[in-house]
Amino acid sequence: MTIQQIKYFLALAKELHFWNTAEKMFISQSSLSRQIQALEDELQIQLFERDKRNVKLTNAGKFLQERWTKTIEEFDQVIRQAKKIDEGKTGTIAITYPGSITYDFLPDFLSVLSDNLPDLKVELTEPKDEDHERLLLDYQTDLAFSRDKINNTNIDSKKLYSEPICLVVPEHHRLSKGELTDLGKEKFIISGLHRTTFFASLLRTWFAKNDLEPKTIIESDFGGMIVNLVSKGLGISILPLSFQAAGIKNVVFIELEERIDLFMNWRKNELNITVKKVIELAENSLKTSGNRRDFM
Amino acid sequence: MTIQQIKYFLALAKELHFWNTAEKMFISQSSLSRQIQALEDELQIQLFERDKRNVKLTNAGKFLQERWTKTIEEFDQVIRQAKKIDEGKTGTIAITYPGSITYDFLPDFLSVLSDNLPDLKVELTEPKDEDHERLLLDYQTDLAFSRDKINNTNIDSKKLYSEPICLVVPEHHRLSKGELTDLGKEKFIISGLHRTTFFASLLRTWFAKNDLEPKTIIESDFGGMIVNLVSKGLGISILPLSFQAAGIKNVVFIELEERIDLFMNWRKNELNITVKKVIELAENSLKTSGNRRDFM
DNA sequence: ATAACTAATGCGTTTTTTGCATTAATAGCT
DNA sequence: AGCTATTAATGCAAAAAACGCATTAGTTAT
Repeated sequence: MTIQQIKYFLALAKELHFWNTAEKMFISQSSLSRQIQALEDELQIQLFERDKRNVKLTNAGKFLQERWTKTIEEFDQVIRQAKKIDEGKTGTIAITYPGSITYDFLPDFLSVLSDNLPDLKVELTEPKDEDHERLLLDYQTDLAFSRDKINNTNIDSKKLYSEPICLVVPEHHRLSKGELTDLGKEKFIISGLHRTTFFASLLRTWFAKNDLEPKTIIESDFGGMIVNLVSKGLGISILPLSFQAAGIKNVVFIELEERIDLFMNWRKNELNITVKKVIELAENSLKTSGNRRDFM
Repeated sequence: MTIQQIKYFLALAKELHFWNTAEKMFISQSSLSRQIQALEDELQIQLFERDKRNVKLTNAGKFLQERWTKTIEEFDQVIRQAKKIDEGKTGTIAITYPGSITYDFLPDFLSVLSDNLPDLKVELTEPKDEDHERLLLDYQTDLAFSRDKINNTNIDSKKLYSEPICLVVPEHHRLSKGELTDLGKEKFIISGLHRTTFFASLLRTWFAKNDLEPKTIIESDFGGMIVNLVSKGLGISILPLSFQAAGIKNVVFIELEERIDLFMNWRKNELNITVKKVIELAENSLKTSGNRRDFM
């Protein structure tokens, strides 16, 4: 019995159609037929009721579908976890981060890592829809920078700093002097408000508080791109102050009242030696009073 | 990756010696070497540190040993469970029972089953060391007759009857008239007192209560054999009354004060149709007031 | 009646697995 | 130091398993 056979079984149990399933699993229908038959023969359990045209799960099949779906998920996770432990030998760490720290905090942080752990290999990922909690617990990342705090008994969080949210406008724009009037007329270039990121929810809150229905002409998930488009005069945006560090000309960052935090999160029961080293280093280096300026 | 590879890994992780492990797994050492290597290659994780003479687990290996040991146990159990569900179609039930009901209750019970479910296939097992709770929860049996009640939230129990414990002596023995004196001099033929069965613990209690250190000359786990040896005059014994139904001549059963119960136990969340039928039938047929004589 | 769909199977080819034999190192004994 | 036994890895040939195209046999829809 192979794990692959079990995965074929689960795919067929869902699809209940040999040709479609085979296609999705990148094998031929006849191979799938034989693998399922081999599984049934080995187990001595009939998993599917088949006729010339239809496939149905038996009770035993349904039971195994339910149980094995979970088993395979856990199995894959355990392997990822073991890989993390193994990778600890060779000095590898996976880091996820929100795009907004790309130009300011993150380069500084990676610099500190490089100085102290010269052989460290870093895998950087900017998840599109942030679910740092799941990524950490699923062993898909080791260190997650996030804009909001993760509340989970198995995850440690530390607040690194807080920065203002800014209105970003072209240099000679009527709003560049700081008088925030008639925002309703403006064209916005912002991240999608339907997104599940913390920043998107903060945006929604801000627009609601200011009684604005934003006229979004361009939606982008890349803050650097947004700042660039604003500098070209295509519209205005709202972004964390740290995007100022991108060094794009012809834009003005006007601080708003609202602030946004940055947290560092990691698993409590970390077994990967390298990850533990990085976290320890990060905790010792980031002796911050809560403001970004204190970052060493 | 195959389940067998994982089992090889777990065996080697325990043994830490390729030749010994290969022997135990009934394959050649070179095959084992290759399977482990294949597993490491597929996972991209180093599981063992090997030199020319020694094998040691890596940290990742230790982690996987711990997690997979449990995973494989559960895996095997789930398959057994699924098999039970599948067997429900063909009418199969596994029953475990203590040897003492062999001659009396069990034949009657099987007779009722046969009358009402003529196509039923029954797998009977008399476990040497009774752990009915584990056997039930591990899906290794469906219906467990036991001398004591199982207390488990996932197991239903029903008391069937109660019968006296008897002193079993040869027909013309000095004790056959019923005067129980000088038992300390007698040679006993009994089940091993070290055993984990309920009956063994009852025996130990009885001997302690009567301040006897039994001189056991023959130890047997088969009640019928014990009764036979007693009838031949080799010694005396203590057994439940139901052994009288074995119909062995030249023995006398002298009732003692102590009684012993019989319980029927089954899983609450039973999915096997046949097992559910049998249990329902048993519950309806065994309308007993607690004494054996009321068994229909 | 015809065409399309569907799961199972024949068959030849390719890939993988297996165990004997061997290699290269190491440990223990004399 | 030399020799023997032990041990994990690998060469190699044979056996077994897997693969996909082609086909079969039934079913459904037009």
